[in-house]
Amino acid sequence: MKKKVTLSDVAAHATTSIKTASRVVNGDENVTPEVKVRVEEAVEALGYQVDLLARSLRKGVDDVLAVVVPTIGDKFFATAIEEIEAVALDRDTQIIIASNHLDPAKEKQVIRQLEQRRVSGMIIVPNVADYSFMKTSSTPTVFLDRGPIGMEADVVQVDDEFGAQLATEHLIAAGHKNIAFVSDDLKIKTARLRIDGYKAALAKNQIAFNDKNVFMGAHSMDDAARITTELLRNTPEISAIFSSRSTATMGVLRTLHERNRHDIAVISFGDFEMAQVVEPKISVIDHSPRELGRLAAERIFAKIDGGEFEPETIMGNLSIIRRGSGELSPKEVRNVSVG
Amino acid sequence: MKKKVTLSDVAAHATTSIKTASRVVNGDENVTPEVKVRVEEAVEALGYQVDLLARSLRKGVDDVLAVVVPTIGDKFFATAIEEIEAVALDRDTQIIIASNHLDPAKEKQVIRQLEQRRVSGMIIVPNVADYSFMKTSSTPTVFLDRGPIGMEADVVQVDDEFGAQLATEHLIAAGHKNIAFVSDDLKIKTARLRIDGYKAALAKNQIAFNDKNVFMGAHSMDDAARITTELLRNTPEISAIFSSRSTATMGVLRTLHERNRHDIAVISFGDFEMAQVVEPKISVIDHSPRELGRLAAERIFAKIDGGEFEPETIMGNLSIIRRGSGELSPKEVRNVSVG
DNA sequence: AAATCCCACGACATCGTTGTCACGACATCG
DNA sequence: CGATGTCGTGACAACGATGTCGTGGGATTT
Repeated sequence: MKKKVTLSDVAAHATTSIKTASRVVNGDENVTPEVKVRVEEAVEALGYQVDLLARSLRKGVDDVLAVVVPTIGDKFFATAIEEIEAVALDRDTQIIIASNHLDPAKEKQVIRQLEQRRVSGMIIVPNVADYSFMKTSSTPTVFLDRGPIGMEADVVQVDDEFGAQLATEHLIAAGHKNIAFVSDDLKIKTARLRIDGYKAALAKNQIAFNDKNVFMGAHSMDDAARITTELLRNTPEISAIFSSRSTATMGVLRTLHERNRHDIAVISFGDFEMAQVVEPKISVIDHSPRELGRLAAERIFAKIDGGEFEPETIMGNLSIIRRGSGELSPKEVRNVSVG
Repeated sequence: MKKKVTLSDVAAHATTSIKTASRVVNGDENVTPEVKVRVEEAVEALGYQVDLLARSLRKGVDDVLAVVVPTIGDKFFATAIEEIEAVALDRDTQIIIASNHLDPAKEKQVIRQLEQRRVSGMIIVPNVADYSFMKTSSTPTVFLDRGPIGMEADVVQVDDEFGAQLATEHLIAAGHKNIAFVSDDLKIKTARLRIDGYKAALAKNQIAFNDKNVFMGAHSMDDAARITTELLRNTPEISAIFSSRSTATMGVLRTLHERNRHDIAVISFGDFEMAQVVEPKISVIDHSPRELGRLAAERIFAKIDGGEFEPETIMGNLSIIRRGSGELSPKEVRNVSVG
């Protein structure tokens, strides 16, 4: 275990002062070339590396961006993070990623800890927690995918309600009337907005909303698969499923596939990698995690660089990708599968 | 922008010394209950939060675990990270995730920066870089999924060569002789070991290795899809594909599906979520990212806690999940698809 | 009752860096 | 030629926390 090399060592080796060594290391121009060379040689000889902790303490902030997500195993968040990291890379800023473990208490604790670390900014995908405790926070923050409960803030998201309406209408247009809504948890804002869109589409088409067609709890692919099994058993009149999250969609498809229920139309809020490979191909509401990640990253860096903004909601693009699902009427679908 | 509340403020508010305030905050028992209460009230009243930067500077290490991966978009790594984080959570340790962006220069820089941050440990999925520069590092490190080039170190991985041999023999047993090998980059150790296993299986079955059956460059799903297109065009005699990474497998399947080439058998090194949903179902060599992540996390924390170990290679479990792919002989498969 | 010990507490130094300021040397200006 | 400005440099304090060590008073020991 070698001892730590400090600026003081470098200064001694270069027979100059700590401060001057610091100047050289930080590229200060006001240093005699000769001295500069001596310091650089010393740095090289001793293998000096700046201590980022000390620097950050002195500076008052740590040059690091924190990203808090429910789980990085979800491809959507993982991709958003990739994009955030790409933006951060251009500024040589590292990223701390923390997950809130779907636990409001943990979530609060995690965010507190990041503040204590004096991260220069945070991008947060809020879970169910009440965020009013962050009102007094002095750390620049941008929320991603959905807004926080309990405070005004910058949010980068898509128009969930509109997207959900689009999806539902796509199924209705194909003649479906008994459409299941599958999602994770109505405590999560995104889920609430999407069910609102679903209801709006039904209402617009004079279809009565039926509580029995709503299936919550699809947090993971496995959850969704289980829920779909129940759905098939308990609500046989359903002819189409609107899955409001891509992770859930994969579970839905697994069950439908296992049971050979290719007569059920599916549309997904959120694209996923294998969407083009499964049969029947399914249509999706596409919202790019890359775009959202980029927008959030740009916003947060603008704030870090001192921009003062009013809290604002930034909407990402959203479109429907028609791949065929639900474009047959329920009857036709049934015929196809029976024939 | 509120001013930062420090221990000094707390001490003043509680009319005691900074040091005593520190004791209370850190749960030191040797404090009069009365004083303790006063300090706790002050903490509450002022909303004091420890400054982790200052603490870490003083302590000499930052209580944070760093994880370096090629990309978190890859489900395999994302899942491993999830598990690492779960272990870290039990110790209230946060994790920093950095990706090396598939760039050896960046990778070195990223690792340097993490050292400068005095992270308490690192778990690294090495890319192609030469790691000899880390020999002198004093940060505890464990490598994941594959070992580094240029130094001895702790590695948590699976027996890639054996797994690849298993996969290839599975296809051979079904009668395939012209088996393509699809992977990312032979500079990456995992890829080398897997092609070795592939060759070993061929040799064992007196099948000549053919360079033309090796297809590299499948870094992403899109890459793999493109490569598969070329493969179908240029090497029509191939009847089966061994995809050595699950990300690549998804691309392979996309192309096969688009072209309706259900006559080609596929086996994948690495399971993936939709494996049970695609038709025909494909068999996989399963190695659990969770298991590897857990083993690596446990190892790194043992080292952080002061354990001195000889560099060791820890092998995770590996098994073949037969889902049907390649279990028909090439001729039978052809019949099925034609009929 | 004297000697010893323990304990609560605080002053101070320290971690490694950078901001502030002052100082001396030399250049520039009127 | 004296006054002012610029520049390289270094001493020192500060960021906010904790480790070390000393102090004084009460409890314990003999």
